[in-house]
Amino acid sequence: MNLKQLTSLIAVAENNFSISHAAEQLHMVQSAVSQQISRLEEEIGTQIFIRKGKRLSGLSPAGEEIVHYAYRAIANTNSILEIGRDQINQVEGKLRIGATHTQAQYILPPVIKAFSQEYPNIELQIHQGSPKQLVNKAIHDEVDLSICTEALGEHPDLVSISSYRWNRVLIARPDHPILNLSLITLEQLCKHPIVTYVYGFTGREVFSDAFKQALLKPKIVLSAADTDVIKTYVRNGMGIGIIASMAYKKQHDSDLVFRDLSHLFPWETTKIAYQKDKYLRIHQQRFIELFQLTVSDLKAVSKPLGYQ
Amino acid sequence: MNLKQLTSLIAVAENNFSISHAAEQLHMVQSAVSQQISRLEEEIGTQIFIRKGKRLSGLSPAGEEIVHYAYRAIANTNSILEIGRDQINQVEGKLRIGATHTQAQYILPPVIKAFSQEYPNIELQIHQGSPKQLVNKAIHDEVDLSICTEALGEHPDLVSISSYRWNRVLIARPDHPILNLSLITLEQLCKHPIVTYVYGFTGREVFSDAFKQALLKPKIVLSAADTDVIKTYVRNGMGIGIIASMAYKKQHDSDLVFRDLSHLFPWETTKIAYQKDKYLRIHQQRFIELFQLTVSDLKAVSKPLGYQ
DNA sequence: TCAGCTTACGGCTCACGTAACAATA
DNA sequence: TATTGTTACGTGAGCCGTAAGCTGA
Repeated sequence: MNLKQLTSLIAVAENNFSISHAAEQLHMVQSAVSQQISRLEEEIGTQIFIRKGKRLSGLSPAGEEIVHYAYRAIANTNSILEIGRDQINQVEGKLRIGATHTQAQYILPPVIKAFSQEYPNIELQIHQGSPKQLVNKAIHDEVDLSICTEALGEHPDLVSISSYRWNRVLIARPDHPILNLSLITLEQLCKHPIVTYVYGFTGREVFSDAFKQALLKPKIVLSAADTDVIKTYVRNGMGIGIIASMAYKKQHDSDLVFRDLSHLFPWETTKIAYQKDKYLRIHQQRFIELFQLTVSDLKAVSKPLGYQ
Repeated sequence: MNLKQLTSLIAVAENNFSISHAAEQLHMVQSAVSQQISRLEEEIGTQIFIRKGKRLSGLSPAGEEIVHYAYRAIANTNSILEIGRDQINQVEGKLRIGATHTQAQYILPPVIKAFSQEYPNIELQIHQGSPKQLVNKAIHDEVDLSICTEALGEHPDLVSISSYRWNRVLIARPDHPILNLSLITLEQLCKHPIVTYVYGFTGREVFSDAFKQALLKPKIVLSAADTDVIKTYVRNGMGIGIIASMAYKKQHDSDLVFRDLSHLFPWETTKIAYQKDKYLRIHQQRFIELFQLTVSDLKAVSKPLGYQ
């Protein structure tokens, strides 16, 4: 067995079981990839792929497991190369961050600024996606770090670090009647049309569960992955908005009034995660440090946590 | 980079940094291994080994980390091969168990018997060692599974499964005065010479801590790694013995009297552990099952636990 | 008939082994 | 001087690419 066989295997698995596409991605010809797969299957003594005629159509049960170990083997060899790069050159390289829109827009800017001042020659990439996509990106080494609230921390192939806690705030136009209440309750919230996040993003599951447990049904008139979209529709009078506390920015959102809702919903924890077999280069470790330092300044609306 | 370079690296690291010995182990000539290392260091761009003149004398700091990832990469590729073997042949193979003397002598026999009836063609090996050695054997894939009470469960590169709980019993010659007591206390134990386990084995640390916390100092006249040695010296009248409960066997130890001491010491948990990146073949998984089933029959003296 | 995988074959790279050399205890 | 590691070089295995063959949609 050798590493090229494993990278070929992964490429084919990632390209819908198309050897041609995998070959293209690897800058090789079809036949070479085909041979790698054949040799690998011959050595292992089992079919990794399910074939319909000559065409590949999926992974066999054993193949699924094999791909898993192949990913990890490759991750480990990549780690070795990264160690080398860390020794030679401590200031060049790249940093690929996976983040949801909320993180990228409301949390990352000061971190990124501090980081790029410290490492001006490091190429920074922000990859956006849903929490589930971010987990996959981290596992498949499409990003170095993923930052979000959901889905991380559960996957066995990721190391996750708790970063900061947050809860929700209500935003509304200044003339909205709900702002006259001295105490906002879940029942009160149900009386108004609500704009908030879609399922899968920024604590939506926990949000909806809180109503369900109280046997209430909120009127969600619109949901979006993106806090900015929510704000826009609140401004347009579609209803009240319920967003993550860190997404309300006084200087830009002064036309909207906010109210803390942390007495109504469980606290959420945002985490940073990376692949278990991954060696983090010095600047990547430093980014995590800077992130933790920066979010610890958000005390007003959230509590920072230490490493798990 | 390729896998042969990594196996060469590991072989050199495991052979006291001797390229010649590593080459011998790998059935290659010195120069070939030397070249592998050179090429690897060239690609990584760093010295992995510390050299005194031409001779290798140790690992550089980066080298230490590299070796760690190399082990894991190799473990993952081995796992892939094992998956293949599982597919082809479900009844042949081998099973290498690491265990302390106590486990091998008092717990394993019925498990081994059941296992070898089920898989008569599987070669069974029992590797004995201290808990620390067993951890290393598991990490370096010298055994498939390690079974003991100490040291497992802490190491980040091992998966550990809790198996059964046990405590200690006192053994003494029938004429020993301590047997006249209705309740044995730590103070009473301190009045007599004691024979028990050495540090590092079978709960000795926890045993000694119990006395220390009570500000007592037991008279340990002899300590051994091996319950049989302890019994021999108790029989010879050197003192009372304090051993693990599962090591007292009525049929063979009828010349000694035992007393339960579980009111005096914390309970211990024996665990099974294996390397994280290791794929366990079907028969190896089955061995764990058989082990768990067998120890759950030890209820009289211990409580079985589920998977962690 | 086309898209996609496999097989056959030639060329080239690269790794192993032999052997000479260098250096350390 | 014996042991151990490096360097030089020839040979052979193995991998890539070209090209032809095969197979199902």
